[in-house]
This record gives sequence, C-alpha cells and structure tokens, in this order.
Amino acid sequence: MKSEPDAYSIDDLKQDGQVRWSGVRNYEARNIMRDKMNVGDRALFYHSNVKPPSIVGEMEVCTEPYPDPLQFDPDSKYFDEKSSESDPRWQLIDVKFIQKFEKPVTRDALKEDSFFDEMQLFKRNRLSITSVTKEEYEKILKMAGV
DNA sequence: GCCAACGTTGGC
DNA sequence: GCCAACGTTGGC
Repeated sequence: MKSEPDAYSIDDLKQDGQVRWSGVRNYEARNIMRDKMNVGDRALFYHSNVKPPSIVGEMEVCTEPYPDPLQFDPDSKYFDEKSSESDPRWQLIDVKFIQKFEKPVTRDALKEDSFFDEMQLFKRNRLSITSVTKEEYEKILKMAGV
C-alpha cells in the first residue's frame, strides 16, 4: 500500500497506531481493499515519490471494509458528488502499525532480483494498492532483516 | 460505445 | 522537472 511520506509516513502510522486508509479513488485499488483484504491480513507500507522509493514497514488490516467518510464531505478533496450514503462508491479498511523496517527494502533492490519480475508493484505501475504473493512477502521480510 | 483530450501518478 | 503510463471524462 503506497503513500507519499510527505502526506502520511510509516512514522506517522507508528505514532497513530492505526489509520483509516482514506482517499483511494481508483476502482481497482478499492476492490482490493473491499474484496481481497481480511481482518488480520498483513500489508506492506510503501513510500512513493521519494528517493529511494522503498518498502518501509509492515501493518495489519484491522477492520472490515466500510465507506470512506470523505466521499460525503463537500469540503474534502476526496468528495464524490456521485456517491451517496445509501449507495457508497468508495470503501476502505483501517490498518494498524506492526513494525518499521530498520533496513527498508528499496524498489531498486526488488528490481535487481528476477524473483520479483512478476510483482504487481511493477506490473501495475501507478496503482496505489497492489497484491503481494506469500512468497514475495516472505522474501521481502527476509531482505528487511526481520 | 468509441476515442480524443485531459489529469494524475510516480519513477527517473 | 520531465514524461510515460494509464484511468477518466465527455462529445459525438
């Protein structure tokens, strides 16, 4: 799950403990949160738009999917006038902090290893939430030294 | 329903 | 800061 650290970082999550993953306005990313994620699932926190782009920590899904409140807030940049409380368009989950990697795993490090060639992070370039296989996940934890 | 125009993301 | 990739919008 990507976030620009200027907007929200792994350190912010460490401090907050838990956060609502608000603001996703892409159907595919939404579908992953709505359909694929279950309470207790682990997820990787990816810092985008910084040098170097890296996986910086681990978190855990801690709610069922529910409507993103910002879609109903006219003052929010994430307001969606085509959505309604009775038929909400945007669903999300909350995640809680598990750990921050002492050794972040850089995008470059993943690219150097052909094991990760098929990783959705690379296949679906700009998607803010992509799926990770169990094998990829475990190898990334190893690379992070945990 | 097609597709050009447009806007955004995010690596580089 | 550039620009490729790609999703969305809206005219027709």
